[in-house]
Amino acid sequence: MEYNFREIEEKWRAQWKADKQYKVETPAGANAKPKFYVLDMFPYPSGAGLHVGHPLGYIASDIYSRYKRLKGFNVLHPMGFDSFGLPAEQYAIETGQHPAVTTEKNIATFKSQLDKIGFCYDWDREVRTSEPGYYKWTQWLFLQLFNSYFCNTQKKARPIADLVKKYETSGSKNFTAAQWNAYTKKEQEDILMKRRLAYSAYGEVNWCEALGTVLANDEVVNGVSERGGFPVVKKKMKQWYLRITAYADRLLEGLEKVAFSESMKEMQRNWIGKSEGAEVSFAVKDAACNINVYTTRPDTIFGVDFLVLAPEHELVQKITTVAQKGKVEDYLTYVKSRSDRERMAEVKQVTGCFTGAYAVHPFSGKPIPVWIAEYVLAGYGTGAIMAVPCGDQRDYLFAKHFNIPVTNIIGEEYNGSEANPTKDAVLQQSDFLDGLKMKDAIGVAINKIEEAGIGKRKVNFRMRDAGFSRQRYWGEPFPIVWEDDVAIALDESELPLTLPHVDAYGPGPEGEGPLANIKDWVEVKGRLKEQEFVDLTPDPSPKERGTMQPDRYGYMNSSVEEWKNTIRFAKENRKDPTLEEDIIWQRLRNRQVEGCKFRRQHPVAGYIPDFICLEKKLIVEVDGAYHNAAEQVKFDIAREKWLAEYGYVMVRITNEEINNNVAASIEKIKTALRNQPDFIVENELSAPLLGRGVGGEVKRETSTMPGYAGSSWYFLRYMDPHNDQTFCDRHASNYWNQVDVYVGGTEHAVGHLLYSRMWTKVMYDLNLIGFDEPFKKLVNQGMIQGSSRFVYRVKGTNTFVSGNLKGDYETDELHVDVNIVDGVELDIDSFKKWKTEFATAEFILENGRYICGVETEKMSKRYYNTVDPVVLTDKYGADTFRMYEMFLGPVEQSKPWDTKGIEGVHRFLRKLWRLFFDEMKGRVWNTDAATDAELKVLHKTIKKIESDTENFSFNTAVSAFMIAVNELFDLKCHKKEILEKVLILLTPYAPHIAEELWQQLGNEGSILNAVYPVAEEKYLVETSKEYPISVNGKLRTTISMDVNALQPEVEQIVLENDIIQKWLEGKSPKKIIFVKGKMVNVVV
RNA sequence: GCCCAGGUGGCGGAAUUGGUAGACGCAGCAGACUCAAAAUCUGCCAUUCGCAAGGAUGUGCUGGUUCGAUUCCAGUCCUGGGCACCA
Repeated sequence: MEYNFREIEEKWRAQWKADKQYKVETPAGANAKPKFYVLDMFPYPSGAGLHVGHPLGYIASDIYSRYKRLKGFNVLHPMGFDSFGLPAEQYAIETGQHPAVTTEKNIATFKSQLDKIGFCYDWDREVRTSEPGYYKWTQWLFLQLFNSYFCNTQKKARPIADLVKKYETSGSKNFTAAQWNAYTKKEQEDILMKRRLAYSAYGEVNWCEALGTVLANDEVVNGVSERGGFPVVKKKMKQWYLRITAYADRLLEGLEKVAFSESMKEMQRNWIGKSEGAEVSFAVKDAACNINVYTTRPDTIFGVDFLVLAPEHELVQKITTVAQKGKVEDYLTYVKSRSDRERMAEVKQVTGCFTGAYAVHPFSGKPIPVWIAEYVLAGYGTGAIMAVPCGDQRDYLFAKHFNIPVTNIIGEEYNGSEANPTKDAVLQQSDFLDGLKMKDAIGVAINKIEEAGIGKRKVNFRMRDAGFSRQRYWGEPFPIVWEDDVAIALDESELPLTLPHVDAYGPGPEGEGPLANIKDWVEVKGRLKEQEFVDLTPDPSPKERGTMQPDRYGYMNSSVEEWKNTIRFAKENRKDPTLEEDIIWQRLRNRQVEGCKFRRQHPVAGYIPDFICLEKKLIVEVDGAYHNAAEQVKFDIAREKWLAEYGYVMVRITNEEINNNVAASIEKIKTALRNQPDFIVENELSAPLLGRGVGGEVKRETSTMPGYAGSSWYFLRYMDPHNDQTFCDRHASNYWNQVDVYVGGTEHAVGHLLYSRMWTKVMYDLNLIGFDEPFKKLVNQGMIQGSSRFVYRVKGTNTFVSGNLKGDYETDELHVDVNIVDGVELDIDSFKKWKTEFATAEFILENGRYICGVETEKMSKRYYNTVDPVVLTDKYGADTFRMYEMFLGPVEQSKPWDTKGIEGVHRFLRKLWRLFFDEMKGRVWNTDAATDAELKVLHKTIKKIESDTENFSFNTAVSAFMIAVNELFDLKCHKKEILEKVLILLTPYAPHIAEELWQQLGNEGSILNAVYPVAEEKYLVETSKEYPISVNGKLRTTISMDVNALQPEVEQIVLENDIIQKWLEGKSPKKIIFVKGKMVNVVV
């Protein structure tokens, strides 16, 4: 019986699927199994599909998940897609294909590739950020951020309504309650906007006039656009931001309680960049203004030789002298053309411009020139610095470049040719700080500054608020409308605000996103004018309304209050359907009829119909007996007429009809649907926006959210992926709680990880979830690099010379597809077929073979060095592939891919198979009792595999499996008692072969649910130890001694040894170092 | 420029807290089985001197600490990842 991996793997994958082995349930009761949540970083489904680099982390997390399952945990290990993003949109711009279409296709490819590797995902829990059912909740969470502020006393997020209440009753530092109440709506909103956690403000973007669009940093190369090479300038534009800076301190503190690598924490700390220092005010000579600078080194205040403002600083225009005006303008134009990336890359080039103005030193009164320079950024600190050239290298270079005299305040510590940033020097020429060590002077200086009233102690953060809008199409639309420049949130009931269809993906007229081009969408439709209000106040439903005021529950609404009531009714109705309504709903939901989407109790045009299909403008009403009452008939007629004005058709079905014949009722709906034309743009038809805001023009926000919107909270959605009542049920989030192990690359160290940590903290503050750190432990995964192969074409010919002979010719180096190279040997036939130009190629061989050149590069299609995992799973099977990926090296390290080595792992699995079955003899396994030697091998292996798996040291675990199989082979051990335990250990790594052999051994039930074996120390006891013996630290021999031997005994044995005698050359040892169980070193 | 990580045979890598450097696998070489191939098995395989026994050198480089350093410290070079020139 052979190891037929193709048959085995296919069989078990089908079986596991049929048995729903990967189905994950959230237990309802309290006596549930302990949970374990393993998550991979959200993949973006790129068009190129998976290459062997991608699954590295997925395999690692899959092994860990399966291991935890064997250890008795209820494991959640989901997968889904971060499916909004720029590449799909770029592709749409190039090809005209809708991103939704290409994304769908890409995901299908990804999933089919993933499935061949045998992951234990519960695909029923898959989420995709670009689906309305998902982004409804991204929008909803955005609204929570929008409707919250950071309370500085409680250090947490609170509803903005609380702040409003406070302003209304007791005002604030800047205004009284009376003043607040007298402000216009717009004035109030402007004040609130400065506190909201999601807020809108002006920010600078990379603007490319020629393309009429905003560009990302990496689309700008050398100050021009990557596409087309057009000039790019800075432009102010209204943007959305998340107030992540409010959480800076808590993000820092939170690092203490998570298991991230120290380097990862360090990166986050550096990014947040908390610094303590002082803000100092410098008066400007001949101008009625002050320049505030932020400094971490107030001790150097007497070494200030000039001030530097960021070119964008608001005082620049005010203080520039007439004489310098021209130069400053020129410099500002230059700075505007510089991208952030460029400013970063070219540090050696010093640029700047004198403003002509002088500031006054607050202590010495000395005049200090004020410059502007691009090395000072507007967004950090106060956007102005005091330059101390003798202590700061950048300031020093600036001073030298512009010939500004340098004041030395640290005496001999400054050598005149470079700055010395020490804190240990003793200060000189520093007035009241003279003679103090700089470190100690910091506090003294701050106190003096505060005393003199010229500044104050200040904590600063390097981190800035996170830009949250993109002038793009393929992202979540903001649930925001603008009314006279005031941002108004949509109501929860209006979510999701779906992304409308567009025909072109070009930018809007002012560089806004493509959505700005859809006039019908931007200009919100259906807004009712006052004269259209109709006064009909019938009872909305036959049900009791309890505490509601009878005069307020009209179907027709005109005020915010009444609108909210409508929404409330709708929700209530939805929760509590009549029997007949429910029968119909079960037949209509999920597009069962004519593929049309129905909603129930969904407000439209001021009413709450029982069921509505927006795309067909069809309403279905289920009528109870009360509809026969004269009053009600009058109302029904009026309502029908009103809705008809909006193009709605109504189908009425009585309870009786439904109870007699459901099918006939559905048929009635079907017929009505067929008679209606399609109305495609759903948003236009959804509930009208009624009388909110300030009463002006209403326009939708046209930018969309960035990639990290959907990925900041996705780990919660997996816990409860289909819930349409809330983003994640509290019971589910309480049970699954934090992600226990999060696997992903370091490239997300500061972006995604900080954002999702912030969102989690906000959700925690608002009591939406019960924990404030999303990821308990982080495992970083390295990248797999490509190993490129080259062929050498003799210049001007179609002849290729083998790698080692290329020195004799003048050649061109060409990338060749690694898939047609075996190791380094080119498959010449495949090469000829690869490209038509090579069909007639000639070859100069060495020893009859063509040897390719090798280089390690990024794995990318353009280098022809990508390897499709499916090619390998087809050839060797998923089990081999999984183990080989792990065998390559530590997960967290980057390493080049080399397909060649996979043979070794495949051989190992075949060898394992031969412990059970022989090609000739058939079954060789038996039920004999195991020997001590065999038990030792087994228990040594259990111990090693368990600890390696716990530590994510999968490469050494694979080695340990190989060693175990080799040793069992040497022992000729074919015993079930031993082998079945090894199979359980192997299950996380190679589940298919483990399951097959498990069944062959006659075991009941799937091995996926087996119990992990326990290593017993009694089998591992050693009696003797081969000690290495060194003389003067150099190994000279080894001697086998009893493990319990003590120093005197050991010394005697060692000194009697011939080899050691020889090396002692008759001298007596000075000292003998003996470490029990380790080594012996004789010092002469 | 700043932050983080990593440099060990021909290759991927191993080495518990400082204690036998090179486990395991690939590639290579030699051999067994075979008409042959595949598959499988056995042996060798850091460099260097030596017939051998054995010796010397060796974990990017230069130093240091230590009886002993791939491991700890200082400096330096190179490679990869990230970035918002962060005062």
